[in-house]
Amino acid sequence: MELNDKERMILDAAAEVFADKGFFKATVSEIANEAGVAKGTIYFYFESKRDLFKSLITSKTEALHQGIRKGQQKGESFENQIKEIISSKLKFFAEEEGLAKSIIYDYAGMDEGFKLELWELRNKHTEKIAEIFQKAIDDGVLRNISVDDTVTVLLGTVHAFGYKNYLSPVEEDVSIAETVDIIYDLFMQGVQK
Amino acid sequence: MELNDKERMILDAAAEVFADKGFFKATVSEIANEAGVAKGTIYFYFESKRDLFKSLITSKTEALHQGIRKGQQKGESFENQIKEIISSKLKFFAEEEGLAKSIIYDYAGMDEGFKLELWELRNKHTEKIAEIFQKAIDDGVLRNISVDDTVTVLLGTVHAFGYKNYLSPVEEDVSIAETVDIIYDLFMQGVQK
Amino acid sequence: MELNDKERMILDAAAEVFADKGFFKATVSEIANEAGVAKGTIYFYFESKRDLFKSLITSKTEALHQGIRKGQQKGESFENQIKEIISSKLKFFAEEEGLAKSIIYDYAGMDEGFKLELWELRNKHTEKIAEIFQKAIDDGVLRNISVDDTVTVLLGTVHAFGYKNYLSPVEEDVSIAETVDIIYDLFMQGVQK
Amino acid sequence: MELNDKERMILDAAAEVFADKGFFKATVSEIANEAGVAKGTIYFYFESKRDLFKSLITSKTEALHQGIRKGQQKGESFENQIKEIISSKLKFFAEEEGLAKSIIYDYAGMDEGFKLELWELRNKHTEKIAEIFQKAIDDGVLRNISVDDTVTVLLGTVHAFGYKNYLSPVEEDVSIAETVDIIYDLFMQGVQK
DNA sequence: AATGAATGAGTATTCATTCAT
DNA sequence: AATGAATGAATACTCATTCAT
Repeated sequence: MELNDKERMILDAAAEVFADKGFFKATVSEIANEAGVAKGTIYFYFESKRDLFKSLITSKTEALHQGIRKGQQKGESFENQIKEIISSKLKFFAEEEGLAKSIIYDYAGMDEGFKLELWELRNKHTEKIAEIFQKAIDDGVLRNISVDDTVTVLLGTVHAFGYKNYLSPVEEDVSIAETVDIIYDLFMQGVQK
Repeated sequence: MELNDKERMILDAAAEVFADKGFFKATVSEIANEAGVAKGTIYFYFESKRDLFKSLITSKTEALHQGIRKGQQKGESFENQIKEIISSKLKFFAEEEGLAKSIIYDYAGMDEGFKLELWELRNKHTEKIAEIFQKAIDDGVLRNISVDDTVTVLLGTVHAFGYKNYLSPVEEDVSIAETVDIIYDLFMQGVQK
Repeated sequence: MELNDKERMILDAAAEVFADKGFFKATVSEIANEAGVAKGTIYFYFESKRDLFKSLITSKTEALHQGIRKGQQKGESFENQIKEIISSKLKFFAEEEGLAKSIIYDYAGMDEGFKLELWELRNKHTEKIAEIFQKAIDDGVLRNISVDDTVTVLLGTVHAFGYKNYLSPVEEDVSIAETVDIIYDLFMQGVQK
Repeated sequence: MELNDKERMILDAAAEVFADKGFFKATVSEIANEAGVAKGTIYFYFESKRDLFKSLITSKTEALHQGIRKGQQKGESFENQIKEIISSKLKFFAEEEGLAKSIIYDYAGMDEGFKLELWELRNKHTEKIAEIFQKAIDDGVLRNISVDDTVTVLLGTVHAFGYKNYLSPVEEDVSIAETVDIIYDLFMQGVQK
């Protein structure tokens, strides 16, 4: 997955345009313009508009997941690891707002094969998170719940906060650190007295 | 919001086609075909493809929210009320799979005005849920957490399970009742020992 | 050519809409709206949109020509007769500006048969004018020129002034009486010293 | 206003089709066919059907006006200059019959901005003609009439003859040279004995 | 006589993709 | 490697006209 300069320029331009317009309303012409190359050049490096979008999503998603995995390998405390995960994902929402939208919303237009690829990409890091949980259960930090469901709860919650704070049509502007603490608390303690 | 027969037929057809193809890949011709009317008839009842989509989403979302509100007015126990909410939303995911996708994914292509409408529609029922939580806090059933954040956690969690079980590219086929219990437990207790 | 009330209402509405939009951009719906009748009603009285336009033009053109013929039968002086003709036509331009435009410009869209009808209508009154000229030649008032060409010059000149003063994209607002005198003078004397 | 080959081909095809059908009944497809290019190619060179029409009219009108201006710069006699002007315009009617119709009739459908452009184009050469008249007045060749009105009379007369001889639904086939003499005589002498 | 819901042929325009240079 | 002119399939939308009521 080595990218040369031209590819990088095109991908950066694509990120901007897709983020702004979404997959279907973005045009290859505009991406080419933005990248400062001719339309044909895009087709030299990418098979199609869809392929370009895929490459973009894959690269961004990988970056996101990489960020998430960071905390996991450092032998940090459970709390720090989970907070790092929450934080990475919220940051992604906050920093790449438009692109996050584009990934979320235009996903529908993609073919099954690509969806599966993304699903597997997602699985790879949910499994990592699951491992963290499993270890916490074994260590007696967490009660004996399904690690799989636990991952779902955590990511769902983070997603909901990310959406609410950074993607909703109404601005909310809440600090990430604050949100991390709120999520962590609710996630750990539940809501019951 | 009285709908006559023709409008109902068109809206049903639209639900099917939008669910299958998403907003951008659905064509007005196909919807007309599916509805058994001429293309022009669609434009007699709806201003545009977008207007048709909006009407569809609005009607479906209202139905969903109505379902959610049901449990709230019956003076049921807190547990039953929450479980009813979780259940309604999961049912919507399960039963209207394609449409749920379409609503989620094509949302991006909509104009700000429409997004705001939907957002307000959403707020109306999150407020209802918030009231349930507030009462539970007052009754000493829940600890003293932000009701707003609590709604976010609950809906995020339900969404994540709904997505994972009913919208993901990999079939999971988990029963709704079971999922409701899992969500309720994790939501209430958290994951900590 | 007896017109009942409904036909009159429709024709009046058509005059307004065609004047405003021109034949091609006017819609039958708008005419029906303007007339306060249902679309179908128009088709009860007129065969088609084109037929409606034809009827309108015919009626307006007849009115115009009638006005022109007036002066001719009164045994008035040559000067008064000619000035009456010039005046009638200028008045039509001034008073029915939009309609005059519509008649002039949308003429192209009409079929040959209708054009011939209009041409003959036009001929009927050019012949009347020609008779006036012929008499003036016989009386020694005009020099011995082709009456046919003379009609062409007169109508062309009037048309040019009418267009310039009342239909051009730039407002000119010159009084009709004044214009009549200018035209009559130039027409009679020519420009040579 | 440099036109490359493709643009020239498209414009020629457009001239033919617009002349034949008029603006509203002409289709872009037919123009593309006639030009031997794909529909998309037209949109590569022209923004829209309307833009194509504008470009066509502008180019043809400029050609017409150029012809008219010819005689003016040669230091010819007054008579020759005027006859050249009459002749150019009649030739345009005779040679570009359909296009002249299209310009005249579809003018109504154009937007105000474009009408003004054409009006100014027209003014540019009426001013030239006015100068010729002014000089003739100063030289004592013409009597002291309004040069502006004189231009109107001349162009109106030429237009009426052009229309009658070359655009009317009835063929007249009169030679241009002959018509020029008739117009010049009537224009100069008037009709009065 | 009058209505207005229903029709569907007709058309401008867009844009991903190709390919000769 | 890079260009950008050329392509043409694809599609939303309009509106004159019909006809059952």
